[in-house]
Amino acid sequence: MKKTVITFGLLILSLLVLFQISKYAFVSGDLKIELVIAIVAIVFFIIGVYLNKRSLHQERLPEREIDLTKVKALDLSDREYEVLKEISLGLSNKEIGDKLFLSESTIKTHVSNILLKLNAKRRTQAIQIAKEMHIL
Amino acid sequence: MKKTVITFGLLILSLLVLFQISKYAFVSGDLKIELVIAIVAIVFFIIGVYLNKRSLHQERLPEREIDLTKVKALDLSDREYEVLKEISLGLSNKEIGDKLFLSESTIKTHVSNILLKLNAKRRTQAIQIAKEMHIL
DNA sequence: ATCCGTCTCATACTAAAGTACCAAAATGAC
DNA sequence: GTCATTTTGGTACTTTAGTATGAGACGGAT
Repeated sequence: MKKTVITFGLLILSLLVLFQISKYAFVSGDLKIELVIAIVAIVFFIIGVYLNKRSLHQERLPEREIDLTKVKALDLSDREYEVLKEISLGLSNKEIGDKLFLSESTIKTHVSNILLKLNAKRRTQAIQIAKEMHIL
Repeated sequence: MKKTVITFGLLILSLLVLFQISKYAFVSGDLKIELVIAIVAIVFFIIGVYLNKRSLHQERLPEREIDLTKVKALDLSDREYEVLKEISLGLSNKEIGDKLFLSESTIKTHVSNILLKLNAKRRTQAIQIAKEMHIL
């Protein structure tokens, strides 16, 4: 909300400044009126694009872009997060072990810890929870 | 590509039109120069917002909605698809059975058929495959 | 040096998941 | 009505998944 007020304030301010410049240019005759209008047009075009991108970017953030901050907040270790990603790819414990050059026992330990930390009962639920938190 | 050319053509055209209007207004003295600049600013601001929204909208399209056509193509029956959705929510066979008022045996049968039709070895893999096909 | 956290692995166990095979009831098409 | 498909459910069995517990190795912090 504060940012919106600030940006719109700056927008109005720049508009007034352009008014003054144009008036001065008109009186002094240094600048041609076409040039002033062209500059105004370009500047406001860019402002429009920029503001729009900002607002749309905020809308899009919820979808996509993994939030690694939350991984730390959940106390998930590097290995655990790595295993979590493999789980979401649909691999079995055995397959994950082979892929990461670890024993199945190790993967089971990691999986158990993941389920505890994500508060999930099953690996499928862990996937769902992780995706909801934008960790995957 | 064609649309881009057309929109930029119209953009340049409107710029020229505004030049003419401003020049005419300047000569005739009907319009104040501030007003002309303000109109130019507003118009190009709107154009900027509009063009940006259009281009960003196209980027977002690829993440589309569920494709029910492919559900049929995979030979998934209504019940099977329903069970598949519950699996992706992380529910166990027992829980799915309770939710849909069916026995666990029935769910197991459905799950086995789903795995066959999706060519998956595990339910986690089925989730991954289904999401890749935009079925979930 | 000691403590802490992570990573590793093992054994033993329980609980789900998944397969195979069968079969009855319901549904809709012909 | 007959036929094919779907839906439902069961038994018996194998395979994964997940829990509990313990323990050695290793690196970083105090």
